[in-house]
Amino acid sequence: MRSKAPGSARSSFLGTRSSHYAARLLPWFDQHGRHDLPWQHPRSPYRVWLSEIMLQQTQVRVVIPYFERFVQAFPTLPDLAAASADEVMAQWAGLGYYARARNLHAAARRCVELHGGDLPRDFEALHALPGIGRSTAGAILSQAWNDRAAIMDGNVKRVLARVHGIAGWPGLPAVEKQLWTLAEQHVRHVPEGRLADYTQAQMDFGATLCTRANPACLLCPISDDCVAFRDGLTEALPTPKPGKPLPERSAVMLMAFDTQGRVLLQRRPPTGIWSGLWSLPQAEDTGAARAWFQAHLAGDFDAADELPETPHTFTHYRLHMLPLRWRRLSPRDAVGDNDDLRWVAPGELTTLGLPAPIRKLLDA
DNA sequence: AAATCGGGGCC
DNA sequence: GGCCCAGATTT
Repeated sequence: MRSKAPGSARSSFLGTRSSHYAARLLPWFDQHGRHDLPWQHPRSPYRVWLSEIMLQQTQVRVVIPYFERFVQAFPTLPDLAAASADEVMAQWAGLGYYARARNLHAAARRCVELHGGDLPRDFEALHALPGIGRSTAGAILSQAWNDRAAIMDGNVKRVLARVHGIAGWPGLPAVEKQLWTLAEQHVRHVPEGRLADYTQAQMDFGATLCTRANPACLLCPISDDCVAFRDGLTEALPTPKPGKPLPERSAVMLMAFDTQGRVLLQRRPPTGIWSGLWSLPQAEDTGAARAWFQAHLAGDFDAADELPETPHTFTHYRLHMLPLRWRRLSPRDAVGDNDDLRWVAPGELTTLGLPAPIRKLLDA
């Protein structure tokens, strides 16, 4: 709980949180942010736009040399519009995501056509240009003109999810909507004239301090207002994408004991799961289990005890083991111990290195 | 091998 | 507006 200066105005929880977000981020940015990026000097709508497009899905370090060469080749938006598609692609070659370059070029031509050769200073008009979505439009407005507009890139999503303790995968529309609402609230509290810095501050903060792995919470200017930090959820937020459900497989495990209480084990094939280890004989289904039983054992398959189904999760699938148990069996005459099949006494099990889930089945 | 990421496209 | 994809990098 922060102390409040005597006589200071009471503010709502949200108001407190919102004003503090920008009010703490900006001093941090002044001291630790990036102030020497090529598109900041000189700062122009065209250069800001170009940098934002290049920075989509591409790191600053990679973008810088491409940006320098690109603005040298096409110093102004009309220069870009006048260039051929081949000339543009030649400058873009190596940056990847070439649809960005095609959209950039098309947007430049549309700006010449519709906006007198300039980027429009209007959210809807910007948003209507190819390659400019809601976030990029906000980034351009705030950085080029210090207009009050929010952004929402991967950094901002992560920071807001942590600061506000927003659970749920940010790819979910409902979660993203929530994050946008928070971003729009925060941006209202940014001092006039500092919107460009605020936008850059969020990106720098997410990229250098509030990183996905190992965030530097001890250096963080807002950790004492951060829900994730308070609750120890920094590593858990933002909620990762839900993994696809594991494929489900099942197998019948044959637990055959002989008259001396030894169990019949089979060596696993040299490839696949548990390769080379000793394990219970295993069949895909009851039919295959019956066939295997009749080929290798003397006795009544249908006299088996059905033990409880036991699940085991591997990295890439879940196996439901259906154990069938027989006692006092003997092998068919032709089947004795060999390299791949042997009767094993209980005391011997520890030395064999059984897979842990098989060990559990036998212990149960 | 799987997650990530802004925008576009589709309904 | 919700949902999914393309394309390339990162972990």
